[in-house]
Amino acid sequence: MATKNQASGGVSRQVLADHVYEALLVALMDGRLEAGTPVSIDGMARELDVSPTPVREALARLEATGMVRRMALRGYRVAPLFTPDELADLMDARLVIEPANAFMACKHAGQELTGQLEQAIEDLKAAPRGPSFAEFRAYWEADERFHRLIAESAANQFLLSAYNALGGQVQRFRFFGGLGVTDADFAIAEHTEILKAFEAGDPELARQKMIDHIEGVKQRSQHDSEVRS
Amino acid sequence: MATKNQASGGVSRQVLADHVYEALLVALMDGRLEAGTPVSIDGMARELDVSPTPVREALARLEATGMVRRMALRGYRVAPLFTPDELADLMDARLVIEPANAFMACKHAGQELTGQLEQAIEDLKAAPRGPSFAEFRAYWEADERFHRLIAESAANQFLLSAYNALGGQVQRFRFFGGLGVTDADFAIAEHTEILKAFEAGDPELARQKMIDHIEGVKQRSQHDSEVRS
DNA sequence: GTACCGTAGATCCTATAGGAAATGCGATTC
DNA sequence: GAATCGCATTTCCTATAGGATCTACGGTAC
Repeated sequence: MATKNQASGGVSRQVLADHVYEALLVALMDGRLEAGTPVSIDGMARELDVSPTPVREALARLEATGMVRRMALRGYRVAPLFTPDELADLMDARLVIEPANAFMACKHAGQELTGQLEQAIEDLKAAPRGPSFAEFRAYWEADERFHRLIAESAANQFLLSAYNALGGQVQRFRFFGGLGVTDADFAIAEHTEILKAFEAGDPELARQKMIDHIEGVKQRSQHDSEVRS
Repeated sequence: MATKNQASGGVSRQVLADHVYEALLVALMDGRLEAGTPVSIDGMARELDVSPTPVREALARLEATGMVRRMALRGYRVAPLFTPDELADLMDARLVIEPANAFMACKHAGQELTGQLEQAIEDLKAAPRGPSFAEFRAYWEADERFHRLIAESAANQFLLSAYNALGGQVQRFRFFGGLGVTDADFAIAEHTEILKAFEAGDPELARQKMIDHIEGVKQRSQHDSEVRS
């Protein structure tokens, strides 16, 4: 496996646990680690050519994201995929948090933010839409960036933590990874509406447009769930 | 199968990292570990008479709660106390999440839940109100239980995760730990209002009463902040 | 044929040891 | 008197080894 020692700064010494964490995350996102698969500490250590200790630390951190689950004395397993009901619950939770984020972010919004949001939308338009993980990843990254920019611009560390706690954002990636992009045109249009509200400096409108967007995602994801099953 | 050496009853082998985690949590809550204090892995291992490995794992988990912070290659430190502004942000975040929890929980509410909520209020009334940690802890426990019951009864794992992400609930304990209980009478009255809404089966009212409660907590906490400073 | 038991393998958990980096302190030099 | 260099100590990070536990498989008895 190609070594990524080129991290800037010339810091020769890096924390191995961080590399392991990244490697596991990529493996989870790429679907190499399927839902329910046990993640052996020793086995992963052999595979990544490190000792079990950093693997243990990386898994302890991953557990907080919900990507893996730990059973005492029985090791770790990849968390199961979402059921359609859980997906609906995730959208309900997003409906609680993200409109509030949009409202607050809009109050602090400036040129810089709207520019970055616009860039995220452009990237969304440019992203390929095929079903392969590599293709989907670019799309997902632009989508995630749009929402994260808003969450961060709300300037409230606790709301940001709450947003991050919806680790399902990543799970969602896994869910649709094999399905491809099905709602790109809708998402682009809805994101644009949100951006307009930001440019107009209308927090209440931004909140409403975010609600509209997530409601749309919810409905479309439920439809996709039926297709999948 | 006579042998049930697996879970609860078995004293045989508990995971050491869990004990370390608990010990650190108690030390943080009791104020033995003050804000900003570095938490040495080796030192803590010596103090608890274990090897550094389980300490490392416990700290990795604690980091996700926000109680400690990790700086790569420089170890862990106890997270700083909240400033009044941060406390206000925490209350704003609670205002986003907890009213929604109350609304949803009320829709599923039954005899069992209202009984447990009532018990939590009774415990709140009975709790001592002195400034010592031991006294305050009982009060805090009953208060936290009330809110957590509602969060869990919302029956949405993502909203529960978001609630948990406001680890500030614990930080809040630390903040007021040295100050004692100043708003017990208000809190009891407001909790009772919420309970009434649950008993009436009125989700919208429950939402509103939760808003009122947290708004009250926010105002009173800001007043306390001024006293402290 | 079914159920129970013992052994073997794999895995997890903990402890100890060693290498590397950062911090603190003191001596030297300008 | 102030800044810089060098050394020693502390601390963190990783690797390896050993003890304990759980699972799987095969054999035996009913």
